[in-house]
Amino acid sequence: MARGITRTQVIECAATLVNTHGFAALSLAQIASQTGVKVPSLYNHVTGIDDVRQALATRGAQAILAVVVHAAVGRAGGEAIMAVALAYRAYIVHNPGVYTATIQTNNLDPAFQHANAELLQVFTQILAPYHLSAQDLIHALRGLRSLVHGFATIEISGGFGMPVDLDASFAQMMQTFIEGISRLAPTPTES
Amino acid sequence: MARGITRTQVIECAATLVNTHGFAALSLAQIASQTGVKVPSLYNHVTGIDDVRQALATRGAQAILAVVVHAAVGRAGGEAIMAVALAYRAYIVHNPGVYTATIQTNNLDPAFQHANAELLQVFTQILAPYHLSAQDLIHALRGLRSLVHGFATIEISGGFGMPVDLDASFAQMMQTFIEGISRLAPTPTES
DNA sequence: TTGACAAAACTAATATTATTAGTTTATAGT
DNA sequence: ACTATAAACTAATAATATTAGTTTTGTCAA
Repeated sequence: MARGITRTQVIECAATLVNTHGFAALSLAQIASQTGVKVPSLYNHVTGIDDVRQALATRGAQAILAVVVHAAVGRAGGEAIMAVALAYRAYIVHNPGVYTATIQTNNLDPAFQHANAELLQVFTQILAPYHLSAQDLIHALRGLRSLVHGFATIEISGGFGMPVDLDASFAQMMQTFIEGISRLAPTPTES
Repeated sequence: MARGITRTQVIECAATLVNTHGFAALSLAQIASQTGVKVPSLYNHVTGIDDVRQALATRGAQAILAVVVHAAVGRAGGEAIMAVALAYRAYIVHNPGVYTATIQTNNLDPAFQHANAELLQVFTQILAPYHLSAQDLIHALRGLRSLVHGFATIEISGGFGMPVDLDASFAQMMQTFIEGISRLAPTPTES
């Protein structure tokens, strides 16, 4: 086997590029330049630029799942929700390009679908102690995702004027959400 | 003056294209084909594809301002917040491509900046009756934007599994937010 | 050690897109 | 009817993704 770059290197290079220069600016020319190879050589490792984008999405979904699971272990109730939201947001802010890749549609990669399904599982488990009705559980899951996704995407797009107090804004928003579902819960479990 | 297409036609055509085929798929070739003109002729009306994208963004920001203002007139308190959020979300869902254009950064068009500043003004006025502290007002403004933006962008990306009950989920999420800021308010004004 | 196989690099070529330059056409106003 | 001009056109260039075909190079077996 001839020596050369690997698929993992290509995707890792792409991840660095999208996080620094933006998802839209990604090109095979950039990747080739960074990996010290000519553009067509990349086709030995990926099937095209869409393959790179999908790989980034899968990588992002798996990474988010990992940080969210890590934040969730050993915590429960509102503390768990807050910890998970903070971890989720932190990942997005530190990996804006990769996260952007994860929210592009048309990704049929089973690994991507699986990571997202697992993430939903984790959220569901965290909300379990609130014993919400089936309807309210769906509402709460959607609200939680909307909150974190919305805040973080506006944040990484520079949509909030001053970056001051972003942490406080996020914390207060999440606290309001947590109190909201606590009020919905017939039995807001205390361990 | 020679007969031909107008800048407004070009932008309107682009708006239709991005709303039907997605923002990323926009190209001058598509616009030229739809307007019955050759690609270079478009440069008589726009300075390039980035100009088209910025014009779409400005158009979107102005349209959102219009529907939000329309939803806000004659309403106050929680009712106003809910009406504005519903109108905002409805615009995004019905104009996904144009809305995507509005959330791309690097738009220095004064008209775009102005529309966004006015939108912030409207939100601020709607929250005025709650007499929030300066800090809490900023938090609430950010939370409100995050909520609507987050929910709607996940919605248009197909991120919510089933489209069933989306209206109910959105309404409940907004209701939780409204109750949250009401609790923050020292004097939740009743007219 | 050597030689064959295979993987991965390369060059060359094509199609698509955005853009610029230069030319022609056609209309509006005199 | 003439002219000035806006807006169309053709032609050409640069950048991108992609494919085809060729060469290089490391690995492994004889």
